Amino acid sequence: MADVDFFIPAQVGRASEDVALQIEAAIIEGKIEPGKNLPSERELQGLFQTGRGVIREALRALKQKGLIEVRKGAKGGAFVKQMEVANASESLALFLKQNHIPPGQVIEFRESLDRTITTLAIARGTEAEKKGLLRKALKLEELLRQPTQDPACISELDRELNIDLAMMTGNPIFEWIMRAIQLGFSSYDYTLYDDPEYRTRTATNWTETAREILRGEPLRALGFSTQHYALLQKCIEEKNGDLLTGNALLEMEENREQQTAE
Amino acid sequence: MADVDFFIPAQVGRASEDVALQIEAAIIEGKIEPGKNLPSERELQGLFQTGRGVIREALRALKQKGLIEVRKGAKGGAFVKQMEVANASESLALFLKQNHIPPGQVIEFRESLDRTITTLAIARGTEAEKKGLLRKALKLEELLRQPTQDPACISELDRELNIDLAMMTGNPIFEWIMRAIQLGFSSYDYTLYDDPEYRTRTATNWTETAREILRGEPLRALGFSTQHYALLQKCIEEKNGDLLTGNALLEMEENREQQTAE
DNA sequence: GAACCATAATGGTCGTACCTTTTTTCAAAA
DNA sequence: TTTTGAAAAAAGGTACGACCATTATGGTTC
Repeated sequence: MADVDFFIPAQVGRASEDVALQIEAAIIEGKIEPGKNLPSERELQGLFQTGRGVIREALRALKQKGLIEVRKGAKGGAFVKQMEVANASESLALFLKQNHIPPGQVIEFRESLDRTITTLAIARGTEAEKKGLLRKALKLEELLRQPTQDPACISELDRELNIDLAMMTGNPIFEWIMRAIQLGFSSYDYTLYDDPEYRTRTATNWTETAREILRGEPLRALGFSTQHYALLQKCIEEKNGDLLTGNALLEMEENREQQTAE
Repeated sequence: MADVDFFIPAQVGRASEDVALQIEAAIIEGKIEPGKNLPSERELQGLFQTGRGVIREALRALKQKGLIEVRKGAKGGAFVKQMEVANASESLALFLKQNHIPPGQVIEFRESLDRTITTLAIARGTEAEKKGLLRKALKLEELLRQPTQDPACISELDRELNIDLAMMTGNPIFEWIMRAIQLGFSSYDYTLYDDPEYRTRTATNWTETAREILRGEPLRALGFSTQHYALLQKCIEEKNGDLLTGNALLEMEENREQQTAE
């Protein structure tokens, strides 16, 4: 167990938040390393001079945040977890769901992100990485030619391609964001891969993109990427036809004019 | 209070998670509308056939997720909240914080993000929003001319400008990520604002950018934005001079050649 | 009508007892 | 000596009951 001596008694009225903040700060600042565990609930109770319920509530909040993992039994306790991007994704997904964010906006974001990533990947990716990307793209096409098509496997490969590309930027932030968006978006796009046309065109687009990346042609690569997203956008619109019909577009335009006139 | 009759007693062993899941499901499915409140803790205790501590732990987790808000006193209780983007950002920010990233990479990401956001903001922001942006930028310059400069206040205004710009894209995902980045890496910025040159040039860059946005000149706006980030990059490099000296650059280049040769 | 106080509703805290799960220990059996 | 298995210990999970703090409401008094 980690030796701790930097916790101070909590104020009443919001004790559990106080406790949670102190522990969180300790974790963020690295005073407790990932893998180590906090003192037991009963010990923390003593350290914070408070009831055990307060401690438990605080730990629950931290667990929810993904900062700790709680195991029971002897040698159990609260273990500091190396945070995974999945937590952030879950939170994003929840937000997207509750606020009814249309898929089109998610796609828009993905496209913009992808353009930057592609450019950087061309500039910084090693020859080996670029070849690997092309190989994986070809494998995707290969998979699609087979009679038994497993949609889960295909979409997984698509995801991997995106991640690989993001990693080639050499900047982990792109990878994380890509992961977060994919996880958050996954609730939407399962159905997409049911469409055979979408599947095949996605694959060919990937190989074309990978080829241009290998050749070091940013503009051509971006062109294929753009095509891909345009297709994605179109498929989504067809699925829920309520979006962006001609009339809706005109209405939006009128609203804009009104706003501008103010 | 919302009438509920769809909660079933919780299983032991992980009762609080069970409870949290049931309540979360009820909220997501819209069985309880935003603004309404859940039954009181003591009533839920009865509905779920469990102890009050279990209920409280479950509510803590939901509160942490941003799904509910808890008010005390008479007519208090757990109120269903419309989830805000800020909440989702916090989660990503936490992740970014735990994985410390060199400032240069953060800046690179921010710059790429900013370019997209600026382009979209010009296309979609209303006239009023654009004027508001310019006003706020001018206010920032104004603040800097005063003798008593409050760094906290200034960096806060800078943050607001970034958020405002992100909101003008009309796509909440940009706002999500902008907030997350700012929360996650705010620690870097604080020290930057100590440098008077950086402060003033940041402000003038903002007004120039805002002006070009208002005039609808994407390329010119992006130009100022680029300048800003170049300055930022330079300041950071000066602070920790270990980055990108001439020799380091040459070394990197040699490494690249080695890798490519493999 | 305004200020004030009593009351009730509700979340927040504390303490204790007991249950369940997991690890460790240690002694009996093979 | 090794294996096995029961008991003990450590830790989280649950239940209950009491009390505190905060807030809204309604009645009382001036």
